[in-house]
Amino acid sequence: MTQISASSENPAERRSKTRIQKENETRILLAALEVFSENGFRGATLDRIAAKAKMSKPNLLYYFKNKEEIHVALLTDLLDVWLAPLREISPHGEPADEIGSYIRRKLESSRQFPRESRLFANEMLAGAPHIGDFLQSELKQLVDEKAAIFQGWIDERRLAPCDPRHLLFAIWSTTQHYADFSVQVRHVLGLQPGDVSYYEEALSMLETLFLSRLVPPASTD
Amino acid sequence: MTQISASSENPAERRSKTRIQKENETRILLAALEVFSENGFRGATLDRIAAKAKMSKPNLLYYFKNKEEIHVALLTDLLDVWLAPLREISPHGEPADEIGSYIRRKLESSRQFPRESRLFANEMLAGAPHIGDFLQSELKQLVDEKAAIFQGWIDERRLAPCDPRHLLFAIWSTTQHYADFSVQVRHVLGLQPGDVSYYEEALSMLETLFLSRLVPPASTD
DNA sequence: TATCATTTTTACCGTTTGGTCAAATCTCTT
DNA sequence: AAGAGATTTGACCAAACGGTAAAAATGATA
Repeated sequence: MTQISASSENPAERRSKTRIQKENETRILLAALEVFSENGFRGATLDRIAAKAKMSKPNLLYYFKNKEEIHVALLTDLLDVWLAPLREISPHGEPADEIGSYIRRKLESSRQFPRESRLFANEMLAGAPHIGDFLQSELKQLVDEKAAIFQGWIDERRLAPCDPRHLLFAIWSTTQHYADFSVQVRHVLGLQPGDVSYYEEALSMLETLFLSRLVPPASTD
Repeated sequence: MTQISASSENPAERRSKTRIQKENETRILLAALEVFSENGFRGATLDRIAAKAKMSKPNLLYYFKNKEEIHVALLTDLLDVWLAPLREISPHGEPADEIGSYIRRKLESSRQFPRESRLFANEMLAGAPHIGDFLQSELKQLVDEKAAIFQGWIDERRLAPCDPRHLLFAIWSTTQHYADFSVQVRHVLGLQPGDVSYYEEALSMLETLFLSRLVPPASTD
């Protein structure tokens, strides 16, 4: 009898996932995140991912049909995380509050998901071969939408005249920097490898930079 | 008779370089810069570098003894370029002038040497395996020195209280972003692949952000 | 133009890489 | 405890990888 249910060679295509399947996919994605985020797509190898996941390479390929599929799975998860803080910006709040809490969300995201941030950075450096479409469509659309909010505030004199999209670039770069360049940050600050205590100073700096005034008006002494 | 001069298997070790040698080393380094900056050290291959340099792989290895040596040559050149703008910060100028011109130098460096910037970014993402020592010693020392200048200005109330090293991080990240994430910038702005016209807007944004005031004081309407 | 050093190429080597296959083992259900 | 399906493994493959050796071709110089 041909069965209606569960009859695929690819476990990912089956109706419902088994316990083992869920566990192993999680393990693989975690290991892959580590490897891809350090070395990029081309620099990563299935052997290293398999080793890090404590699994044989053929077993790994039992769950994901090839290297690319693992990468795509990671990027897909990532994009939600990446966009979430931006979506929350509301036109109804005060500019300072909205920008302030966006910075806090972004910085928190950088602290919580540094490997995801580096995965994204690697993809950018490689020329965004896998998420170019996302950048052009979904991201651009959302940016345009939020930039319009900023522009409204500018028109109302509640925000300094500036290109809102470049303001977003500035927030992205400064916050992601603490994940992507964490090695440099730690070396310059003289911190130990695992130490991420600089995030509090970082928030303080970014609040001064974006919400207050860095250089006081010239005095006339 | 054993000759005193020019008697090494490695062309790089010879007294003076021939015309062909100079040309080919330049071609190799240019090709390697392109490949390393896109894919990182592990993701780059000698075959691709050789192909891009229009040279056979063994011929390439006649000029550089292995993959690592090419990478080191590139990084060494890069570090000078990277530090140059920072060195110029002077304690004798006005904070706004010094920070302003530092931003302009950094942004100009980003525009002129985007591949070098990406090479550096790739090295950071990989955990700085080749330039960790540089970060801990030379860079840290220079940062400490320049941070002291900023701290002096803060003490004199000519700069808002903030961690000077994090101020440098903010300048680095915002300026390098335009090179490292140029794909994203172009996609979000809806520009063509080669278009780098956004650098003027970028400068304007960064000057507003660092030298002026982004969010005006709350009005009491 | 003969000579010698420099440059380039051809042919190769061992290893790593992404991926396949079939057999073996394990797990769950009845 | 047996059977079916799910999982894991070992053996393997072709291509890509970093790199070598030696011969051939080219360039500079006397």
